[in-house]
Amino acid sequence: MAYTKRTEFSEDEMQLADIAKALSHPARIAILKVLSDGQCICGDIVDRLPLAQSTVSQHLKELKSAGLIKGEIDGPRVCYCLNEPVIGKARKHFNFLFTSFNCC
Amino acid sequence: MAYTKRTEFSEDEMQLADIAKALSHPARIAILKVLSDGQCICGDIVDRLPLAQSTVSQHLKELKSAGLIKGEIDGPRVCYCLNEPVIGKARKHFNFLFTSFNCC
DNA sequence: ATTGTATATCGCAAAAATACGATTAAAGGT
DNA sequence: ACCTTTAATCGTATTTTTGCGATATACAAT
Repeated sequence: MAYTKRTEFSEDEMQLADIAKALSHPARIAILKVLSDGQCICGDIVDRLPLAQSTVSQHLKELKSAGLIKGEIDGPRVCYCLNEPVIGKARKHFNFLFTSFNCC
Repeated sequence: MAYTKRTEFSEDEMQLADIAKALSHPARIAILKVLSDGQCICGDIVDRLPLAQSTVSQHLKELKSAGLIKGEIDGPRVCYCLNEPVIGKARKHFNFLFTSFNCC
């Protein structure tokens, strides 16, 4: 049986939900904040979060697959940074949604 | 063992994550959109979504506990509407987060 | 009082998310 | 060649979310 009916909704609704999902864990918000101070390597992020390296790596993967961040290999390290165009698009998307709401 | 380390993050990060979580399912986005056309009763929302009544009720509960909507009992029905102040606060919160991001 | 309508809650099953330790892979330095 | 460092992936445990049918509740109408 289908246990995710996500696909039964509009493209737009799913896109917004996907961005929201990427932001739905405080660790991922925290990661974005760290990166907003400037690009840095994975290890620095791990040091700043109260989570194990493997867990942080997983959160980074989710942010990356949502397109909110980019990772660039730099020798043995990986340098992460915000993906501005997508961030900007997300901002507009949310803003549009919220401002389209009129109350009762 | 602790399987939710949410509490180890800042108040601000958790608040934002909670709003995002409320928006992280297309059904809940769809519900908000329905309500943005004006207040309506639970049954109307159920009719507009591809989900069972009990499932919609659960999504409504989550939106309500996030403060994004209000439900008012009206005889045998419940009339739902957007909770404008909280929506506005959410909008500002997200906008602030996104605009605070500077890219690498 | 009985019936019907509307919605919430309960109980359950399946799926997805969270978290971590251990392992692997990839690169640099010695 | 060997070791160290860095980060991703794997395997696994636990928790949370999603979804539905069935039931309960609350109110209205007859």
